[in-house]
Amino acid sequence: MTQEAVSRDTSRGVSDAERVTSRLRQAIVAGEFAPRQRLVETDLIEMFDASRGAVRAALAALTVEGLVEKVRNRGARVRAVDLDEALEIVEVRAALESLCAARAAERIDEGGVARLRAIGEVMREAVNAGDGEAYAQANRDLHQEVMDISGAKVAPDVVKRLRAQNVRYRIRLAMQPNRPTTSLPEHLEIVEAVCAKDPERASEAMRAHLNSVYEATRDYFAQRG
Amino acid sequence: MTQEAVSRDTSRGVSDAERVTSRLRQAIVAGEFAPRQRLVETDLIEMFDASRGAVRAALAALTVEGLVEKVRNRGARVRAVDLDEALEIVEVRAALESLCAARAAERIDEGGVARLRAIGEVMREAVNAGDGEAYAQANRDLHQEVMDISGAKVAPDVVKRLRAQNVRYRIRLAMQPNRPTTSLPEHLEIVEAVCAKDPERASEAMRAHLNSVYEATRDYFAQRG
DNA sequence: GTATGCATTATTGTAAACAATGTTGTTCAC
DNA sequence: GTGAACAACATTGTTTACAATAATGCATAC
Repeated sequence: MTQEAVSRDTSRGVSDAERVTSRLRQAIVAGEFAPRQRLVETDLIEMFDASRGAVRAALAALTVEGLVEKVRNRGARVRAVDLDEALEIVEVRAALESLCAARAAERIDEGGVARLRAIGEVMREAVNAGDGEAYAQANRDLHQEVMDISGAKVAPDVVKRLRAQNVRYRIRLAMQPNRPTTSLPEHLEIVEAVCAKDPERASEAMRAHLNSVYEATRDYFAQRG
Repeated sequence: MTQEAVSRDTSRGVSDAERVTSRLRQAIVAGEFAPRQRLVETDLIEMFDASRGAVRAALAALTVEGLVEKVRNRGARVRAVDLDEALEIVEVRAALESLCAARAAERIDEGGVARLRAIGEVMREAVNAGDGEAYAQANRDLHQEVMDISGAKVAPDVVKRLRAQNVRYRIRLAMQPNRPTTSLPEHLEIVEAVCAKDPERASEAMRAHLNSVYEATRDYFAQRG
């Protein structure tokens, strides 16, 4: 095991537990495990070639993060987020990301302006080309870049954790063919407002965008679940 | 161990790991462990009469919660929150609790009005009697009750975790002798705004109160650390 | 007197065995 | 044929022992 470990990706200075936590988190967020799917320790041991201790530590960590739920003596499973909670998450994101957008508008420098405008350009092109995957990636980049520029730590951390929790709703929403018709102008307004160094406008643009996400999520999933 | 466990407080249906997590969290928040104090597993095993596995699970959970930090092969210690982060936490609380206050104003019923007004009364009396401890408790009760009435889950969870992280700043701030002169009217306005079922006013009252907490925290700790 | 290398110790990381619990399937009585 | 008791199995919870790592103190060379 020790020799084998040396040959593994990130075994340098990273414990097995952290490695398993990271990979399991990624697998859940990527949708490789369905909601409510059981996470049997033995299976995970084989899957990640790790010890039981590492697997248990990972499950404990992801339970605190809200990605996994455990029932005593019955094991762990992928936590299913229902529509009500998904909508609450969007509300919280609206409150926190609008705050970060305002801070970003106050602090942005030339490099930040260039990066944001570049993301905006990628979005335009992705929509023109009908490339949903590229648009989704640029969407992630935009939200992340705004939070990076804000210089904050606490709010982005919270947002990151919450985004992981309802990744499923976001993905399925983003797959809607004409969703960009609504969201592209909102995204571009966020870019312009932050680059204009107008905190009030930036905050409002971000809030408006996430309100739109809220409504689209609610309307789309109301029946279908 | 098994026989002994039966005689323990909450051993019914609660794993050792959960018990240790809960008690260690409480001890840290209560200030029984100083910031940056080392948390040696052996010591915690004796202190809580638990297995090493339980102690390790507890440390892992509290690390994710942000109360503990771990360094590989060097152990765990109580995480120290610096002033910048404490102020960020107050900002995030302002964003989330004002949201909850608005929701509470929309949803409150007669029972909620009675409970909020009762807390307001306790606050008035505590200030009159100069009872700082009673006032601090009522403060906690008020913020909690507003979040309970809001019916939300996500935002209150986040706030709870963040409040635990900078308990030290809150406590020392609350000990300021004439702090209630500023905060009591703010608290009473929150009560009245929520009871008046005015979401906009409630949101603004909560935001104003936490802005005041922000400024008081910044000014008081700016030099002293 | 200081610095460097080595041995010792303290502490955490990992693995494996054991115990307790819940689940499932089967048998037997009615 | 149905329901209850029971037994076999699967899975997690707990404990113990062992390995790896970093900190500490000491001896020795310069």
